[in-house]
Amino acid sequence: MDEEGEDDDDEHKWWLENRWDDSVKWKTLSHAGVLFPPPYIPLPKGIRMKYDGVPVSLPPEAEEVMGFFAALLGTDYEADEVFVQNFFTDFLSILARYPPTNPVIRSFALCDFRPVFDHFQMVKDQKKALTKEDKERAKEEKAKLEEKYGWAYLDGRKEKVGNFRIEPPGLFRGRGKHPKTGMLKRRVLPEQVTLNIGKGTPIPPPPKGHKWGNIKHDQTVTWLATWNENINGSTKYVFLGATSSLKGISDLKKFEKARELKGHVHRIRKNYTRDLKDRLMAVRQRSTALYLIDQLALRAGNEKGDEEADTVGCCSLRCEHIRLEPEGNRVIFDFLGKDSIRYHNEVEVTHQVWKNLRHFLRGKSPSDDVFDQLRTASLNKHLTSLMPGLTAKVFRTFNASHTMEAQLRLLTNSAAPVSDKVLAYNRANREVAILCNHQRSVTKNHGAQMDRLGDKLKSVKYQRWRVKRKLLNVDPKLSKKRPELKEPESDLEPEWCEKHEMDLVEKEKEKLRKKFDRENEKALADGKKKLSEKELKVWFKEAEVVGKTYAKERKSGKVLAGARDTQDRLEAALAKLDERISVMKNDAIDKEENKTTALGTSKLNYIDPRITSAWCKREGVPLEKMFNKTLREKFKWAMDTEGDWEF
DNA sequence: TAAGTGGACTCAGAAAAGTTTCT
DNA sequence: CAGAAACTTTTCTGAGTCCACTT
Repeated sequence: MDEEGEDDDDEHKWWLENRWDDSVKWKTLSHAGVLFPPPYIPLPKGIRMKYDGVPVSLPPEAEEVMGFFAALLGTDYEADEVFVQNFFTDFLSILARYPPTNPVIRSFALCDFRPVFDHFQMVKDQKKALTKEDKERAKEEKAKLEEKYGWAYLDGRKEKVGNFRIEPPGLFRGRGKHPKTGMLKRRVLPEQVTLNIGKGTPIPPPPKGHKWGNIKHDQTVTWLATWNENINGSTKYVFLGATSSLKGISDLKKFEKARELKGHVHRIRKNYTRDLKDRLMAVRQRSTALYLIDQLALRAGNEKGDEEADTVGCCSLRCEHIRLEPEGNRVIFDFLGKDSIRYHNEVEVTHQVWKNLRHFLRGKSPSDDVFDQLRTASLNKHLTSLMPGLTAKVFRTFNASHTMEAQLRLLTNSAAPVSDKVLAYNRANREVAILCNHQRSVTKNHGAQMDRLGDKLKSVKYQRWRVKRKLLNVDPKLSKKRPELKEPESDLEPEWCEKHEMDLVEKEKEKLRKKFDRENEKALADGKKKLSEKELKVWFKEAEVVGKTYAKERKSGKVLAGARDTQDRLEAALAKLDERISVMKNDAIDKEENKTTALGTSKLNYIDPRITSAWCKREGVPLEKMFNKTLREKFKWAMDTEGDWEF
């Protein structure tokens, strides 16, 4: 808590120092090490899985693994054959080492994890029902750990650590069709963990009875701890958080590199356009791939192994992933990219590119590589020769940021209200997200949510219509001066209005009923006489009369202004409703257009934050509307950007 | 020598947690 | 004002890119 904002004065403004050589990442480094997940706590005695209808007592080691699966009942994992198969194989091998006392488990089909699942569900509910104090205590407990492990000192400055928790054991959740999905990810022991820490700084003590695997003092890397994961043999790291200077510096460098490309891209395009017709097949493939990376913001596409999900990027595209349409030089891409997200896009390319692609496909089978003579390594080597430090991914950053800036210019109306500008920004952001193919799954009640938004909008329109009519009632001369006041609201069908009026009455009645109960309670407490049901009926009647009046006024088009409805007040109310409707409309449009598009990824990783910062300054939009607290922290280095700054 | 490989880092969507709004 | 629902932020960790090193 007291960390925030305490050191505004001595804050390290690294972006004001021009330190471009960062081969040495730090001089001194201290931290508290890593936090291990709590040890496994066996289930209560009576909670057991069943095998062939018989409860099975498992040793804790096996029970833990069983529990990993039991927790997933009802999810898509349960229906994933590979996931189930991989889990069960690993479960069996654990069982071989830690066998149950009674039956031998052989068949997955005979396993019943339901009792364990139900138990977990119960525990979850209990947790939810915890008292305020208990929840508060748990929160404090968490904060204490974060206080201890959440900070590192880099060159004497306090910096936030990102992921200080060692990943707990569990079932590997590979994305898409990962051949290893469901396999057991084993518990990591301190003996497997290497710490990286400054020489001469106290080494954080390992958990009791354990030793660290290794201690390093490598100043050329940024990680604080590392270990190997058993599924793919890949290396895991503990890094500093996104707000740290190290991450900030490399972020700034990334965007500066992309800006540098701006000055070269014209020449590079000319260069690869020429190469499209090169005699050498390798050169033609390279230039064609580069065209796609430049125009479509495709990823480089490294080769992948058989032990991974089958996904591709540009260089690894196979013939089955593209279809050529002679009409208008069209190409249809359909493949699974990073995270097995589908890239499905129909685009028009230049005739030369189209011809090249046709040539590359000729005589090949669907599973052959389109660019059989191209690797990401050789592509990047070529790019670096065109501009120092240029690689395929720089094009994605460049394209995204450039698109954002161009779209903002196109969509922003400086005279429009802030809410319109926010919508324009989100639309520009969305163009970038679509370009980068950043997707998300549709939330399960999206449809219902849209319906509700539409309904709310209508009810405000209904209010506005009444206010307009009241205005006309107050000053009939307005009918000529402002004919728009007479116009009906769009989408307000009589059927909807009728129902709405009934709803209004119902809601009013509910309110009255509550008021009635409340007053009676009070009367009881004060020893006064209770209100009779008859009284309530009278109230209800009044509500009904109001409802009927509304209906009548709607049908006649004549709405009587009340005693408090002065012209000034009505005008003010109208203006307020106009604003509210405009905001609601924009929200609804935004929501629908965002259904399957994830804006966050591009905002976080691809769009130069200075574009946003400058735009907000120029347009008088509060930056908080576009960047939440985390983003503002992460992009501290971009916050002082002037309004005339250009990417 | 270029192809393979491990290492270190960025980028990715889902899920959990937290906050705000609605009823 | 409580409890639920909606919405936002944070966490989590898997999946890429790219480089240096080795053979």
